[in-house]
Amino acid sequence: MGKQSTEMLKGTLEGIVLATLAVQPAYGYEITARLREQGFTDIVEGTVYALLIRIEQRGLVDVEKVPSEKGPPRKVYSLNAQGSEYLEEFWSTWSFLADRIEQLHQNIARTNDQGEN
Amino acid sequence: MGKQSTEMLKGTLEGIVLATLAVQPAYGYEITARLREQGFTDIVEGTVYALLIRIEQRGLVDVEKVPSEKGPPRKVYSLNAQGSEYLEEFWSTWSFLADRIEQLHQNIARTNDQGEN
DNA sequence: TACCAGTACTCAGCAACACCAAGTACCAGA
DNA sequence: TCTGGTACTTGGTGTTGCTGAGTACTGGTA
Repeated sequence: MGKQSTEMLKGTLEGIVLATLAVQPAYGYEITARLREQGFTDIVEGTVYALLIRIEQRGLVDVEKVPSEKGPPRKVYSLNAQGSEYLEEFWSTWSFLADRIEQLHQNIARTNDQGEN
Repeated sequence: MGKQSTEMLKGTLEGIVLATLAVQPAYGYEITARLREQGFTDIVEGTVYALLIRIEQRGLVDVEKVPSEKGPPRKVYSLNAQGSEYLEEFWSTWSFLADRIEQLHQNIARTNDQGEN
């Protein structure tokens, strides 16, 4: 999707991953794969792993090492209480932003309508 | 709104400003003031000016110096054809992202409902 | 006159984040 | 043995918004 999505993901990717973990615990490789399935085709593994380490260090998730039949052990992340709280903040920040932008979008549509008549 | 909104603004603030200019040409100080009125109370002047210089260098806006009765001359920015095109891309990128996140939000709501019953 | 507040823009340095690229390690099947 | 899939790590880069200070011009006030 070009460079715009890269910048737009900053700050939101974190929320997306936390939201994913809220639905169900998961490990890095799995999360990356799911994101790609959901349309974030350009997401790089390194990005996701770095993000997971960050949210772990902030105490938003609990980690458990689980052996895998095929490869190194998996680090399974699950959202904890603090993470849920943080996710709630994310939703409200996101909603605020989305509302403003939606409003702007409608303002423009209205401006264009006036221009056309 | 804390640090979350700072990161979330990355990439979107540009679109917000371009969208503002699409409605009506404006100068930096004015844009900053409008953003604050719209709820982005923490927006700093320096951020907006830097952004304006960036989009000017990318050729997304035209600039015109207009004398002011009270203070230094104003640099009035207006969206040009290239900027409109770029703004269209912004809308589509944004819509994609907003859709995914909205979907995630609903997934969580559904998960919680199941948990409660 | 001197000073301050409001207007309007500039600039150097910083922190956070996503990307890039390469690497490690483990297993199964050809 | 070697390839491909799984799974995680790490060092470096570029973009972006924030911080904080500075410049400059005007009008009002003591």
